[in-house]
Amino acid sequence: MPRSASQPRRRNPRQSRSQATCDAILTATARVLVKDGYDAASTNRIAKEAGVSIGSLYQYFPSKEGLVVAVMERHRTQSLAEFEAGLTQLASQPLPVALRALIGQVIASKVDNPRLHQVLHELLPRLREWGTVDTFEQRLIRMVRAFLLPRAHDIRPANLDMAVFIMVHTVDALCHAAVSQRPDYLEDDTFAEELCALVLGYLRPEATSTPRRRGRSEPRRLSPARRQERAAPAR
Amino acid sequence: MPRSASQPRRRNPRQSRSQATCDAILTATARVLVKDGYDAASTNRIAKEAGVSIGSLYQYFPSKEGLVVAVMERHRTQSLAEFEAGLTQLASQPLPVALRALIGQVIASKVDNPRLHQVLHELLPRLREWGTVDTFEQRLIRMVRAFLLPRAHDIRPANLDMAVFIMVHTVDALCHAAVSQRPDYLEDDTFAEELCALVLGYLRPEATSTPRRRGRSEPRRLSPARRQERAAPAR
DNA sequence: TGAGAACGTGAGCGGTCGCTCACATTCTTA
DNA sequence: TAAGAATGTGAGCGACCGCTCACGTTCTCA
Repeated sequence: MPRSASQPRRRNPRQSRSQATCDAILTATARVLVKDGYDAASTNRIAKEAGVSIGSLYQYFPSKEGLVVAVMERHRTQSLAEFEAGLTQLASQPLPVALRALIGQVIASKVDNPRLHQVLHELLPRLREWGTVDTFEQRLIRMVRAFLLPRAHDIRPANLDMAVFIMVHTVDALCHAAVSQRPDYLEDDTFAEELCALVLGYLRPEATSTPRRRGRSEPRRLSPARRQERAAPAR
Repeated sequence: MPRSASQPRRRNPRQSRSQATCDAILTATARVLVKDGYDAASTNRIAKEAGVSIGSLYQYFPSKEGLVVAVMERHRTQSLAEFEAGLTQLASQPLPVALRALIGQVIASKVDNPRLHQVLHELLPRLREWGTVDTFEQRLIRMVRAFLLPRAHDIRPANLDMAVFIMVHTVDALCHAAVSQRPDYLEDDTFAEELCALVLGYLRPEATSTPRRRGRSEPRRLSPARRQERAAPAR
């Protein structure tokens, strides 16, 4: 049984020399993961690719799992920061405009090095098995929730938490599906437009053929007072 | 290097005794996968769980990969058959009714043994790595496409293939996300309703605030004549 | 400048895993 | 009922993998 991935480092690099070693190991790991996948990526192979000895690798990373977790964290931190930047920048825009820009941004972030995104995405379930709680996804969900909260009265879904869950997973999953099965879609503006239509159509209050007036029935629409009740706990 | 998973069986069972052995191995594999995951599921362990010797296992399955592929095929064949039955039965229903029923059916299929669905779903990328083309997904996509084709003029998306890709992956991914992260959603009718709203909102022609008349702009709507042009090849 | 801390090295240990093969047992069939 | 086909057995092989540890090398700083 390999040791837990939870303690992130075995020894902190103090000199710049060792910091460079750490970086080399991390980027080499990403490179080997991209080239061979997780199973074929042995730690000896990663060390060789990084140009360091296997011993050095285990000076800074507690296990193969810990190493992969570190790569994941570096990658997700960066992605999340980019996303947050986009989100705050677009906060005052109308929803369709902001959404279109955000989806374009998400797709663009995968277009550069799609294979790494793919490998890391497919590694996520294993991270969960290793007990690494996915803080990043929680932060992402909180960010989207905060973005949507001021607009809560203009959108259809009564349960905001569920709506955010659905939106985040929809966009993420479709981007990943495109990366691994239809790379051509990533370059196709139609795909981004359709993703946008999907999410907007989900948020848009129901349109009935009778214009403006309330249609035949909107049984699932709740008053603001009841909204809180239905909402799931913050988790 | 393990041998390829493509040749499905090493030897065909001729007597009922060996057929029972095969079945025992397959169900034991599913059980061990559920209990321990793919990595910890050694072939010796599976054989022990099935109550047969490791030699017998390799009489009927060419490799660990081949064994997992067989489990996957058995499972997907059954799921696909159920889905197809629902699809043909609902073919004449109006779209919202049919869609709601289908989504309910998909969710219900995961509710029974969710962990197996989860494990197999997370194993899909590896199947692709092993060169097992996912015929089942292609068949699923063709089925949904055929279901949607007669209604193509009532729905918004111009590129039917892309729409089917988006719908199938959306529903699948959200069900899987619920299975592995929010099992409570699977029992919650609201979740099914929201999934339905998501897909219907995607297919529904755009409603603008100005009723009935064309709104400010619908630049991306194509005439039926141009539809064919934009549609992706059959793949 | 030298002592000790930080950093780097790689042979190899302990263990597991996928899989084989020589052989035993059970069934079919003429 | 006997011969041979089908089926079942499990010790163990070869390969690889994660990881350690005893030992060099380079840096820091009093």
